[in-house]
Order: sequence, then structure tokens, then C-alpha cells
Amino acid sequence: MVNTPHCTEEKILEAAKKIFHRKGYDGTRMQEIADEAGINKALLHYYFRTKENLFNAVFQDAFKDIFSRLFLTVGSDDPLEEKLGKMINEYIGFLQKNSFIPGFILSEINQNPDKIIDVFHSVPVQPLFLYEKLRDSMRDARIENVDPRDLFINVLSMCIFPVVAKPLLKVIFNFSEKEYDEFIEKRKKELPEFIMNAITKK
Amino acid sequence: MVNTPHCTEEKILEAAKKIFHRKGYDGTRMQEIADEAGINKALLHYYFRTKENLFNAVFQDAFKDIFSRLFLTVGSDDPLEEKLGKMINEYIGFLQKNSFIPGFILSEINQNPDKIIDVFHSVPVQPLFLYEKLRDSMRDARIENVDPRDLFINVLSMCIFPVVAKPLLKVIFNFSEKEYDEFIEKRKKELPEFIMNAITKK
DNA sequence: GTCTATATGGCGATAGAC
DNA sequence: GTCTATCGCCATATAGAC
Repeated sequence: MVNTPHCTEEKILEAAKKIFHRKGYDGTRMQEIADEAGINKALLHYYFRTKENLFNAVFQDAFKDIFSRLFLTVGSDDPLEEKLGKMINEYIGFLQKNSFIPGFILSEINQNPDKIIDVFHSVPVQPLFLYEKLRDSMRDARIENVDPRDLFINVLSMCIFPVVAKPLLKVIFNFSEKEYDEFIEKRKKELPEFIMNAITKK
Repeated sequence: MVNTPHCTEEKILEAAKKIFHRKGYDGTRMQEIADEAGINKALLHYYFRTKENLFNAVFQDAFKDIFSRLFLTVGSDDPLEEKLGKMINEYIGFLQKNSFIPGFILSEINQNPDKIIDVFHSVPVQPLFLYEKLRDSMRDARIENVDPRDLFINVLSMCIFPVVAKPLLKVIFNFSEKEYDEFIEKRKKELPEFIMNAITKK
């Protein structure tokens, strides 16, 4: 199992991620994964037995990536303003580098909502924990007019949506690839102020 | 072509929407659409010839629905605050009633970005027009510290994301179906204030 | 562990009767 | 226009040699 320099199982998993993330479960062919990994189709079944097994491994990894990264930023003990700044900067940066993951997860979850609960067991973070950490730092900052859950959702929305809807927004605003990326860079700087403005009283 | 009370072509299109919206192009079987429409599989091909033709009809309708509704709210001549209020209330309401459409569009567009340009020709609204209407009402309201494109994206994010990510957010916050809907109702009331706060100076 | 060859089932699409 | 029957292909999965 660990006798090739870059062990085969890992090569398969990397290839599977690349294809599944872009095309989803139904759109992915085992043959395409095999080609991408530079091996034979039969080997996929040798290592993972079924397409569904392989998919589950990929999905679980994606879920873990997205959530543990969120945890690193929102779960910190920084005061609110810093926390939001970190979350927006680092999280958007992470999403840009893995731009297919959020759409992949959202799409697959809509088709199989029951899978979430299973998968959450594999993430070392309790989902409510994130919310509680945010609530605490809002209390410390004396922000009382906004429900922490709303703030959590709003920030997440504004981080994730521009990544998921990128192809659409590019067309709407007539952006080239480069222009869109620059636009997102500018957003990273301005979003924290936008949000702090929204939640602090005049 | 128009000899049955509820003409067959329309029955097919309705059934196709129901299935395609939930399962996407690759996840949909022609047989399932036929069952849903209460007719035979061969009839689908009689009316639409190929799966892709039928899908394109469904996709185009979904795109038109989403955009013309957005146009009705953002494209109005109301002052900024009213415009935002309308947009948030009516648009979220529409999305709730058609909760599979946004995820459907986002997902399919990521897999076939070129299709957007074709489809935009079928929408009677120029995409940039929406942005320009928003920019004008921001100028009238003397809002100068926020890029209209950012505001547009932020509002859209906060309207659409909670619908697309509903299954995930339900688990994170431990909401029942009813609780989640009530939570969204509360959001409708508070979001306009959140946004107005964000863009007006102290 | 890795390959070639093949089994098995399902899906889109068509032919042809009514 | 609507049906039944069927073709042809392709995808997952397995058998078996090396």
C-alpha cells in the first residue's frame, strides 16, 4: 500500500478531487479519473471498490478543508474586528485557491442533505462552536443590535457567493479573469469596514 | 400541438423543471421526467428531440425568472432605501418559493460557463443596466464610500446564499424546517437596516 | 499491485404500430 | 400524437493473467 514513491492511493485521490470538484458526482466518469491519475480504471476499483466510496472520501476531505479553515479564523480568541479581518482575508484567499470546493459542496449537499450529518462527525469541530465564539467576541465588543447568527451568515455569504457565482458576475460586470481577481482583492480590503459599519451604532 | 386541455408540451416542461432543478443535467433521467409528466418516454423526444434541447428550455426559463424578478426590484426608480427594502423582501420571497433555481443555475453555470452569454440574449435586460440603476440611486442618496458593484454583490450574496446553503445552515444552527423559515422571515426585516448602516457614514 | 478483457445494466434515442 | 419494443452505446464493476 505504501511502496510507490507517490503512493497510488494518494494519486487517485488527488485526481478524483480534481474531477469531482468540477463535475460533481453524476458528471464524473471513473475513466476520466483514471486518465487524470495516469493509471488504469480497474485500479480505482481495487483501491476504493465503488465510485460512491471514492466520492465519499473526496467529499469528506472537501468538507473538512472548508470547515477547519473556517475554524482557524472564526474560532480564534481575537477581538471582533481582527477576527472579521482575518476571516475575510484568509478565508477568501483560501476559497480563491480552491474555488471549486464551495460550489461542489453546496451542490452535492442539496442533492443529498442527509449526508451532512454523517460528514460532520468527521470534522473535529462542532458547528455550533463557531457561532458561540463569534457571539462571545460580539458581546466583548458590545455589539447588541445584531443576531450573531445573522452576522455569521452575512459574512459567510459575502465571502463564498462571489466565488461560487464568479462566472456569472464576470459576465454581468464585463470583467476579464484578471479584472475579476483584482476586484476581489479590493473587496478583501473593504469588506471588513463594510461589516463593522453595519453592526456598530451611529 | 394545442389540442389537449393542459397541452402536453407544457406538462413536459413543468415536469422537466421539477427534476432538472433538483438533480441537474447529469443527475436527471429522461424516464423520470416522463413519469413525473405521466406520459411515455418517447413523447419527450417527439417534442424536444434531445435531452439537451429540453434542458436548454428549462435553463433558459430559470435564468429568465431569476433575472426578470431581480430587474423588477433593482431596476425600479425608487430611492435607494426603498429599493433595497423591496429587493430584499420580494426577491428573497421569490427565491424561497423557487428554492432550487439559484443552486441549479450556479451549479450548471460553473460546468458550462460559455452558456451564460447565449442565455443572456434571451433575457430582455442588459446585465449592466441593473448595476447602473443601483449606481444612480446611490448617487442620489449621496452614498460615495461604497462601490455600487460591491453593494450589488453584497446584497445579492446575502439574499441568495442563505437559500442555496439552507441544508447546511439548518444543521449548523440546529434549525427545524419551520425554525429556519422563521429565521429567514426575521432576516427580511433586519437586512435592509444592516445594509443601510453599512453604507451610510457615521 | 497493475494490467487487459469482458460482463452487466442502464440510458438516450429511434422505429414502427395504432 | 401517443404508445411498445428495441437498438446501440457507454459506464460501473469484475475476472483473471501477469
